[in-house]
Amino acid sequence: MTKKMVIIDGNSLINRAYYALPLLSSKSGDYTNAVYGFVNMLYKIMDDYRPDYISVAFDRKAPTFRHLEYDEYKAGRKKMPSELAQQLPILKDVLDALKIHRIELDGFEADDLIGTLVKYAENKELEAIVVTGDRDALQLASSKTKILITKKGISSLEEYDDKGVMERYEITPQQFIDLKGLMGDQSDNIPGVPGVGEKTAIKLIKEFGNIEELIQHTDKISSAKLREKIDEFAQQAIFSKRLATIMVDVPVEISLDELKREDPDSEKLMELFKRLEFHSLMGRVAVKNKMETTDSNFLDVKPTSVIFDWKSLKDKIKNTGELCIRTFTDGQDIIQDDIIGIHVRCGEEHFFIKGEDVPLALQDLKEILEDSRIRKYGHYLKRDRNSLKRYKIVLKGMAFDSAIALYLIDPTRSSYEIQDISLEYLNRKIESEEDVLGKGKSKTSFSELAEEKLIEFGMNWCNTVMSVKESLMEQMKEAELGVLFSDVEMPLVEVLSDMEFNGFMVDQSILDQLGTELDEKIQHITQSIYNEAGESFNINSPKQLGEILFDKLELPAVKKTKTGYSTNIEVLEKLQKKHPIIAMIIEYRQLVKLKSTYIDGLKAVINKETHKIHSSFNQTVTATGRISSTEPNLQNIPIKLALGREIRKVFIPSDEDYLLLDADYSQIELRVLAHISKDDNLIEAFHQDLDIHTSTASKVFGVPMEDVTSLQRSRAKAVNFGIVYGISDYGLSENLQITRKEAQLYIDEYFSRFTGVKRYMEEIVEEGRKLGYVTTLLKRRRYIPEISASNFNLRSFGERTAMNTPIQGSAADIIKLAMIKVDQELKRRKLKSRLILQVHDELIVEAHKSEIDEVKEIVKLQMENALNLDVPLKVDMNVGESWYDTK
DNA sequence: GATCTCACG
DNA sequence: ACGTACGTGAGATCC
Repeated sequence: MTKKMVIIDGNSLINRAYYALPLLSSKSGDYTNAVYGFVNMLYKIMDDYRPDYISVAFDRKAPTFRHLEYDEYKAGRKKMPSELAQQLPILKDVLDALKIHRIELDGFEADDLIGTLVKYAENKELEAIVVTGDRDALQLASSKTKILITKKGISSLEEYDDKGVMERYEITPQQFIDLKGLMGDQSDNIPGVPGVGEKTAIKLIKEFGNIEELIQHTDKISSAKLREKIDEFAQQAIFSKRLATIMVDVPVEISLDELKREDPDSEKLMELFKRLEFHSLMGRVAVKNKMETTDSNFLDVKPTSVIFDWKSLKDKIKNTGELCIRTFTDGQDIIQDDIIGIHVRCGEEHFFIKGEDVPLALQDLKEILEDSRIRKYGHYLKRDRNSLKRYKIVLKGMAFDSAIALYLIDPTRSSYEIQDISLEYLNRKIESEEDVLGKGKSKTSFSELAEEKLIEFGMNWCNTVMSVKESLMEQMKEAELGVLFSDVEMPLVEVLSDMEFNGFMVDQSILDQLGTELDEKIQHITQSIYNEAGESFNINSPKQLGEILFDKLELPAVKKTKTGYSTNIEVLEKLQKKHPIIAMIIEYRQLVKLKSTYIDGLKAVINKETHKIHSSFNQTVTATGRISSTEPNLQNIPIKLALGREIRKVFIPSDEDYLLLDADYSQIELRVLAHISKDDNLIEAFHQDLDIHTSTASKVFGVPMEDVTSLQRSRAKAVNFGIVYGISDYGLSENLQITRKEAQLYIDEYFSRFTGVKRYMEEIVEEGRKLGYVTTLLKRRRYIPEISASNFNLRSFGERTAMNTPIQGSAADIIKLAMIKVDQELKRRKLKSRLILQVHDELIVEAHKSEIDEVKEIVKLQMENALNLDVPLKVDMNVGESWYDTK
């Protein structure tokens, strides 16, 4: 059989890949989309054509003979974007690891090297296959040489041999050069003959054979106009043809041996793919290594082989000691939803418990599900744990949650959904919940789904979890995230699940009463605003409000947004003295916010069965490691203003046997800063338990503690905030409404007194830049690609992120540890008291009246000793009949 | 769905 | 010169 040689136009293909794929980048900030597209394409070509020899040709920067002969060659062509240029050396590294031959030479384009290789192959009686996105290469087509042209980005290839070219263009490959000589090429700036396009050129070539013949016999051209053109531009056509001619005799040594296809350097390739985060390609390397591939999970199990008998499941689990689970419910309510199906994968087998079997089966499986020694795997296990609670099952032994694993690997991803993991890690497309259930108005529930569909979904779900498990564990191990995962985040799933299920009791009547009061006030003030404005309008619309204030009332516009006038609180405060309407609008805004977000918003989410509010605590949302709260957000209930604070009266204990205990860390972020910066002054201040803002003011303003004025203290407080946020003179000046110069003076003074903090800020930015990420005390990691950006704003943002994330994130680590310890201790002592809420530096416990003293002791002890720092952690606690009273 | 505004730590 | 304080979620408007 004829041996095959594949020759790839490297520049052309990487260019195609770059524009075909969205601009992907690795966590460390390298752009990777073009390399990814190229490698996928390369694999496809190797699979489809199985070449014996292969080479990839590249252009060099040095001018070629075409440039030397023609100054304007490729003139006007846009420079390669740097996001693509950066990927060329990476691609070359990958090709080297793949042990694929590369060829490039000063003075010649990739095309010429390709032409030369084609000629070489033909002489050796090989079949040549050229892969490129550039139709120029069609001139190389022959009976022995195929040209593959990329179509529609990189998704498919068009194949041409000499006959193919004839069929498509009605001219021979050789004549393709004449075609370009006549019609020119805009992208290469080859002139051709002006006014002659593809149609005319092909007609002429068919009639005369080539440009030389055409020029000799222009008298035979029927159109006078065309004849004149050809006569006039004859030399230019000849010249253009020369430029368009691909060389086939570049003086280059070719050794067939070097082009021979070899096995890749798997180790190097694996390392590269890992760094580039080409998870789906990593499987391919493993295959070559004859390692077992996790992908086989998808191959040997069919939906028909699912087992419905849960009794056999029980035996199976007892043997394996582990299972992967996905429960399906008929709605969104964690308290009331029925489970309508449970999918379990155990070993290689899939089990499905049908809706009607669920109650009985769960009775039977209870001991297994509640056995902490049996390891449970899944994706968003908190949801599964919650849905099982209605059946009095307390899921224990949750050991691996792929969503959380992925979150620790990269907490800034936009999605942790199973279908995205499947595609990324396994290169396998599976249906998402939205695909299966639809969205918006026509969304159905799992209970409406055909059973086989549900089973397929469950199989994909569990298979994906099991297939990515080892790889994610390995990734976490490499990033030193294993302990954080197993000792903090996984145990926290249980705590959060219980908090959600416990819920926060609300007093509906207070809510109603507050709502009525607010409504009255809103009505009243709305009228007053209309009177001042002289007309009624929608005060909620920044657009309409802007028109009233700045056009009609002609108040000075302070700030603009993208779309018009800004009317935010800072703007309004600056205008307050100028018009009585401003104060009304400020008050109106407060009232409406309270009514819509807090009164109406909270009412809408009170559970019908428990009369409580069951917020969702999300563990995979924030970039810093904090948890977030949704539906409703219980982490932003008003407190700062007296009126808003009233809302807290709504939040009460479950019944009269309980009280609320609120415990909050005092200055946890500044204490964390003291610890990680090792700043002597800061550490000393906390050891002495000083008022930290007064202490800072004393240092910054150079006055004794007792002489610090309240203005000085509040400015120092702003400086402390600024420090935590990653200070800038601009930010501080905006916040304090002072000049940037003054702000800079404060900062300089601060850093001259807190040299340890200064050193920390410099070092963490440096470290972030060097490593591409920063870490917290528990080694939680956040990548900051922006820190190396050339754009000032982006880079500055990256630097502030580097300064802030270790502080905010370590504080998050600490309170997570405290939550686990408090929860465990309450349960260990079989107390009735339960954790019900976390607000970043604050824990709220619903404490049984008989247990108050014990609970206070537990909470204080566990919170203050969650992690041992160079400064003490201090917790303040308050007990009350409502959240409002815990002050 | 983007934008603006504002509630919290 | 550049022009943002860090981290969230929700409601309302408007296109």
